[in-house]
Amino acid sequence: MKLSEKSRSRQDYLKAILSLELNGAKVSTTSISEKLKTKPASVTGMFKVLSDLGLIEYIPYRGAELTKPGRTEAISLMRKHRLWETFMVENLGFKWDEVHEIAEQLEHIESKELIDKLDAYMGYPSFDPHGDPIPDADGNLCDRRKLVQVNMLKQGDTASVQGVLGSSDTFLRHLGDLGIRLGLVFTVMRVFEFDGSIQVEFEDEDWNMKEMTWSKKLVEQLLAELK
Amino acid sequence: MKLSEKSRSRQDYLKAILSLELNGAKVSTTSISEKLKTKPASVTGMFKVLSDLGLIEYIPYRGAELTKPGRTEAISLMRKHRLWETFMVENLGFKWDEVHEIAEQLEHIESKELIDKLDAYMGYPSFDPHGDPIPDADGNLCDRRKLVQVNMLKQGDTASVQGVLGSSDTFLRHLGDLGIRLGLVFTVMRVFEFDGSIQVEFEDEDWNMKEMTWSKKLVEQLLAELK
DNA sequence: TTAATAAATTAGGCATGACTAAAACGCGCA
DNA sequence: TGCGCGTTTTAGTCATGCCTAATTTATTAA
Repeated sequence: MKLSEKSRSRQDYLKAILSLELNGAKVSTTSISEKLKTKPASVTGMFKVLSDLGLIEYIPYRGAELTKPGRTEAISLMRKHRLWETFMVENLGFKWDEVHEIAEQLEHIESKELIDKLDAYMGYPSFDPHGDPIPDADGNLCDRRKLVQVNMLKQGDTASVQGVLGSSDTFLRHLGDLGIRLGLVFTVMRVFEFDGSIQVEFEDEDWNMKEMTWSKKLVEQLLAELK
Repeated sequence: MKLSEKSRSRQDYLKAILSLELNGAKVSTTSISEKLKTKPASVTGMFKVLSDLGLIEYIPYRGAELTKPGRTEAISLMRKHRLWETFMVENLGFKWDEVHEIAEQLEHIESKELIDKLDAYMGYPSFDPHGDPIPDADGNLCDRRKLVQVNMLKQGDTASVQGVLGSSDTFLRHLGDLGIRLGLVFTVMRVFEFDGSIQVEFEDEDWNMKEMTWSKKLVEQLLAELK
C-alpha cells in the first residue's frame, strides 16, 4: 500500500481545505463536497486517508484542519496555480478569465525546479492577474495591504521594491535596464506628472540617481513597501 | 460508462504505440508492456478499451495499429511533449537532459489554446532541443533533411524560413526586429564571413534589403527550405 | 429531558487500471 | 502433421476514489 503517494484527488482536497480555512469557515464534509462537487460520504473517506497521511487533523463529526505538512503542500499548490495563471496572462496573452481551468491542471505538475524557474523567468511576481498574492518559494505570502503603488509615494519617502502587478516581458526588461529589482531600497527625490505620463526620480542605496518616466499605468504596476 | 473520456493511462499507451510504429516495430503486448513498465496482461485489457474507443485497430494475437484518430491524438501528445521540452530548455534555462520527466507530465495538460500560444510565444520552433522535429498545430512534421542552415545558402539562392534551431528570447526578438518570420521567402544577395561573424544580406518578397550579422552559431540556428 | 432535524459516517457497489496465475494460441521445426 | 515453447489472452484480485442508501451523531427547540 503506497500511502505516501501524492494524487491529484488528495491535492484537490488539500486545496479546498486551505481555501475554506483562509475564509475562516469551518471545514465540514458538506462544505468540501460542495467545493469539489462530490458527496459528503466521499469526503469522509478522503478525510481518513489524509489524516492517516498526517496532512490533516480529523475528528469525526467535528471537521478537519490542515497540519503543518498539509498546509505546506496546499500553499505549494496555490503558488503553482497562481504562477501558471500569471504566466499565461502576462507571457502568453490569455485573458485573465480564461486561465483558471488550465491552471487547475498545471498546478499538479510535480517539479519544484520547474516552478521556481518559471517564477524567476517572470521576475518573481508578488501578485497574480486576479490580484491575489503569490506565495514565494518558502511559502510566504505578501500582504498587499502593506504595499503601496510607486506613484503614491511622496518626496522623501524611502521604500523597497516588493512586487510587480502584471509583469509583461517588455515591462520587466525595462525594469531590469533601470537596475530595478526585487528588494531594492530607494528614496524618492521627485514625483511629477507631465503630459499624461508620470516621472519618478529616486536615489538607490549606492546614491545613484535614477528616474522612471512611464505611462501612469506602468508606474502603478510597481509595488513598494514603505520603510 | 464514460468511454469517451481521455485518461493519462490511455494517452501513455497511444504514445507508446506511436513510438513503436515510427520505429517500424511490431506493436505487441509485450513490447508495449516493456515500454510502459506494466505486464502484457494489462496491455491486452487496455488494447480492448482503445479499440472500443476507435483509437487503435486491434486483432487478438496479432497486435495493434493506430487508427486515424488515434494517430492524431498521439501526434498531439508528441507535439506537446516537444514544445514543453523546448520551452524549458530555451526559456527557463534547463539542461536538455533534465526536461524529459517533467515534459511527460506537461504533455497531458489538456488545452489546445495553451499549447498553440506557447508555440507562438517561442516562434514556432521546428525542432526540440534533442533535434527531434516538432509537429505543427495540424500535426505535420518538418523533415529536417530537406532543410538547410542559412549560413549554407549561396548568392542567388531563394528560400523560405522554415524553422529555428533553439529559440532563445533574445534571438527571437532579434529575428522579429529584422522582420524575419516563419514562411518568409527571400533571396540571398551576399554572404560573407568577417572577424568570426557571418553576414547575410537578402531581399524579401517586397524587394526590401535586409541583413543579418551574427555569430556563426546564431546564423546556423535559422533553417530554410530552398525553392 | 426528549424529540426532531440536519450533518456525518458506515456499508455496499461500481469503474479504472494495475496485478498474478492459468489456459489458449501460433509458429517453427522435426 | 504434430510437438513444444514463447506469447497472448482470460479469469479472478486489489487499490483508489467515486456513488447511493441506511444508520448514527450532534444540536436545537419544545
